[in-house]
Amino acid sequence: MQQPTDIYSRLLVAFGPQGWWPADTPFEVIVGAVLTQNTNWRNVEKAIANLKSAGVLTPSTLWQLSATELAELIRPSGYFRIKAQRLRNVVEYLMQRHSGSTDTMFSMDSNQLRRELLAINGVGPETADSILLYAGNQPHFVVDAYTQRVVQRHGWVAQGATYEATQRFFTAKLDTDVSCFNEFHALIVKLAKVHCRKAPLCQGCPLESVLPPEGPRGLV
DNA sequence: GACCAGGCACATC
DNA sequence: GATGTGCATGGT
Repeated sequence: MQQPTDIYSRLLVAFGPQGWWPADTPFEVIVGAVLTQNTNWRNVEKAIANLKSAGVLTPSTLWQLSATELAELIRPSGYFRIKAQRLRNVVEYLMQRHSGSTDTMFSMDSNQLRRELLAINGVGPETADSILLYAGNQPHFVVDAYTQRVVQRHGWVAQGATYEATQRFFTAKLDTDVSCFNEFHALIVKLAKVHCRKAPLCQGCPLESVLPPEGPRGLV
């Protein structure tokens, strides 16, 4: 039976490093992590470009905006009213708990930070772990819907396994390596994009042995 | 025009 | 505890 380390190697050879997360600052990663919730990354890029143009892509400048002003800037990313409030919740935490410094925030114990992030309205496990891994370089494996499908179809975790159960599986099977965690999640997203249900697996595809058995929602 | 995209909170049962 | 629903834009 294939192991996560085998799959990781195959994906890395097939696709190469994905270079996540595309951002200039840790704060930009944090903003992107909220904006990308259930949203295509292309639309997130437009919203982030708006924030950059407006000169508000820092904790202190973003904090000056009203929810309405912020919502208008992030409109292209969808769910703009609720995301504006979620972003404000995160920035409020950053300003009040860490004086607006991401360096200060990431200097604390990452497990404690994760608990505090999860207590923010608008930050669930995937967003929290994305912030920890991609903004803070902390070894927290990010589990998304694709990852759940892959690991459940391989039988690595039970059907209906929780986020934390799947995360524990990867954490137990892989070396604690930020770059591996970083690339693995990004490669699974890449795999999902390449082998979507509109582009079924080609014959002799080098990734054939990577993919789990096809299920009702497609290959990945 | 349907379906999907790098989720989460909340209501209801 | 499990399931359903609202949130909303832009690309395919």
